[in-house]
Amino acid sequence: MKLKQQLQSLVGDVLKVLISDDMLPAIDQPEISIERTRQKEHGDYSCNIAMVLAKHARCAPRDLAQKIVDRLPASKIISKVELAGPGFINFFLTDEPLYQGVRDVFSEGGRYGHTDIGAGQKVIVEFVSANPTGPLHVGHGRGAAYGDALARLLRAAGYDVQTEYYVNDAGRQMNILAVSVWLRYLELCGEEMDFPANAYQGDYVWDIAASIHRSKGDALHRKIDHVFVGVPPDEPLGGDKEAHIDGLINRAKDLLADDYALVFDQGLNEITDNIRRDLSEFGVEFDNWFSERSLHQSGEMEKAIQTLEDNGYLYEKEGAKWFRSTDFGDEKDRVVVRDNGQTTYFASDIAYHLDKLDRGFDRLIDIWGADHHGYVARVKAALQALKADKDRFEVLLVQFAILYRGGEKLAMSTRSGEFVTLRELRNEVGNDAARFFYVLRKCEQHMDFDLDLAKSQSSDNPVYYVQYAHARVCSVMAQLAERNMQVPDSSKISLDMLTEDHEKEIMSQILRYQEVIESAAINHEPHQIAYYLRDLANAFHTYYNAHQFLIDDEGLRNARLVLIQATRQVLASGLDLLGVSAPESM
RNA sequence: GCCCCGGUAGCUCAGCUGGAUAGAGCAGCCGCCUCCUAAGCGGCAGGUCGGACGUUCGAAUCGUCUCCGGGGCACCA
Repeated sequence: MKLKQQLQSLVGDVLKVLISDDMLPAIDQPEISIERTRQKEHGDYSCNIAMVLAKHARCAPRDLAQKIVDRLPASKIISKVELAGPGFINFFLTDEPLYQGVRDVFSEGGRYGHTDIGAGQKVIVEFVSANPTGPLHVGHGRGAAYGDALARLLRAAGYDVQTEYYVNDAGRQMNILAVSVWLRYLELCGEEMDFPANAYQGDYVWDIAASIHRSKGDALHRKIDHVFVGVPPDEPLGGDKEAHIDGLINRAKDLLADDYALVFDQGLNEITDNIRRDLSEFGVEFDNWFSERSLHQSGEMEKAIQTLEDNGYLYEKEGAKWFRSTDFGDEKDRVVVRDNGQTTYFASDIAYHLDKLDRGFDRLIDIWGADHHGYVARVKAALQALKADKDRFEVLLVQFAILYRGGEKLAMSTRSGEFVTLRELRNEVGNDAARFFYVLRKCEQHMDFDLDLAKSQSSDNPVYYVQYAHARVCSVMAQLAERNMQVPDSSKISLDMLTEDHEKEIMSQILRYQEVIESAAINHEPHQIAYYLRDLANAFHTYYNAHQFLIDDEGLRNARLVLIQATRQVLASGLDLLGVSAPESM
C-alpha cells in the first residue's frame, strides 16, 4: 500500500475513535488530504484535516489537531508527528519506507512506479492526424510528442491504450494536392503557367510530380491552354482563388479520367509514407492508421447520418442536411450534407467517432491543435445525438508552437510552403532534445520555440542534464571491474548504511515517482514527468559531487551502488515515458 | 460581438482539485576539478504572482469585473 494511503487510514481511524468518544460530531466520509510538504521542517507529509473539520467540531483547529495527534498509534513508518502552524499535522517518516522504495525498484524493474488506477479501461488516443497534403511541421511535432507521451503514461497507469492516426484522405484538400502535383508534372513536361495561388507550393510537390514523370513519362501530358479552358481567373488576375482551383480540379478529373486517381494516390501515398517515416524516426509509432475514405467505402457514413436521422436530429434547409447541434449547446446548427450532395468533413468525423465507439473503447481521447477548438462543441453534440455518454469523450487542445528565428516570428503556412518541418527540427536539435522540449510545457501553454536558441544552445537543454545523470551512473558501474570490485547483488545488500541527507533525498525522490506517474496520468500532464526527472537528476548530481561511490568500505560502497543503480532505473523509466533515450555514455 | 488559451524573477516557464517563508532553468555575480565524465556542484542577487473587488481561518490558486497578448468563430479540411 502506498504511503499516502497508509497515512490516510491512520488518520481516518483516529477520527472514528473521536466520533465514538463523542469528541467530534459524526460526519460521513471526510476527505482526508495527505500532501507532500514543500519544506523539510514540515516533515515529509502533512495533513490539514483539523482545519477542515474545525468549524464542524466547533473547536480551534490546533485543539482538534492535538486530539488527533494524541490518539495516533505508533507506526513503523512514522518517526515523529508534529502539530504546526494554524493546525497542520506533520508526519516525519522513518527510513524504512525509503529503503523499501529502493528494494521495490529492483523487484519491479521497469514497471516500478506503474499503477493500476486505469483498471484496464480501453482508451483510444488519437493524435497528429495531419492532412496528408505535405510534410509534418513543428506544430505537428508538438502534438506527436505530447500524444505519444500521454499514451505511454496512460499505459503506465494501467489503461489499455490504442493510438491512432486519422488520415484525411478524402475531400477537397486532397484534390487540391492532386491538382498541384499534376500542374508541376505538366511543367516537367515543358509547359509554362502561372501556378495557382491556392495550390500547394512546397518543393515536395515537385518530387511527387517527378516520380510520376519517371514512371509514366508524358502519358499524362495535356496542352496547358486546353487545361485552363473554362477555368475562372485566379486571384492575382482579379478572380477568386477558390473558384480557380475548383475549376482546375474539375478540368483535371475530366481530362485525366481514370489517371486522375493515379495522380491523387501518388500524392497521398508518398506523403503518408513520408509522415509515417518521420514519426517513426521521432519514436512515435501508431497502433492504427485510420482512413477517412474507408468510412465512405464501408458505408459507415450513411450509417452515421441515418442514425442521426433516426434519432431525429437532422433537418433540411436550402437543399442541405443540417444537424441540430444547438440541442446540445453548440452555438449554431451544422451542415452534414451539402446542397451539392457531398458530405462535409464534419459528417466524416461523426462517422469516425461512431466507429470508435463501436470498437468498444471506454474512453476516446482526441488531441487537436488549438485552432480546432471551435469544433469541440459540435463533435460532442454529435456523440450525444448518437446516444453516447459525453463524458467518455475528451478533447485535449494543444496550443501552437510559435516559432522565432532571429527574434522574428515565423509565418507558418502549409499552402505557401513556408514552414519549418519536423524533420528539419529533428536534424537541428536531435530527437531527444526535441521531444523533451516539446513536453516540458503543458499542452494548453503557448510555446515560444526559438529556433536559434534550440540550435545554438542545445547543450543547455534540460534533457542533457537528465541523460547525463543516467550516463554517470553507467560510467561508475563500468569502472567496478577495473578496480577489482564486485557488482553488488541488490537483493542481499543492507541499505541501513545510507544515512546521509543526500542519500535520503534521492530515496525520497525515488519514492515519489509513483505519485508523479499517477498525477501526470490523471491530469494528462507528461510535463510533470519531465520536471520530476530534473529533480531526481539534481538530487543525484548533488550526491555525486558530495560523496564518493567507489570506496574501500565494501558495505557502504555496495549500499551506495545499489542506490545509484535504482536511480538509474527510475531515470531510464521516466525518460522512456517521454520517448527520450537513456544513453550509457555522453 | 461570442468562445478557448495565456499574463508569476531580465528571458523561458513550474506551482493553480485553496494551505505554512512563491520555485526552477537560462542570463548576471562569487566560489569548487592532484578525486567515480565540470554537459556537474555550492552560494549571492533578482518578485506589486497583469489590475480591482469578493468568498475563506487562509487566495498565485476559487468567483465576478477589467486591462494586455495569442487563437478560433464556413454548405474549407
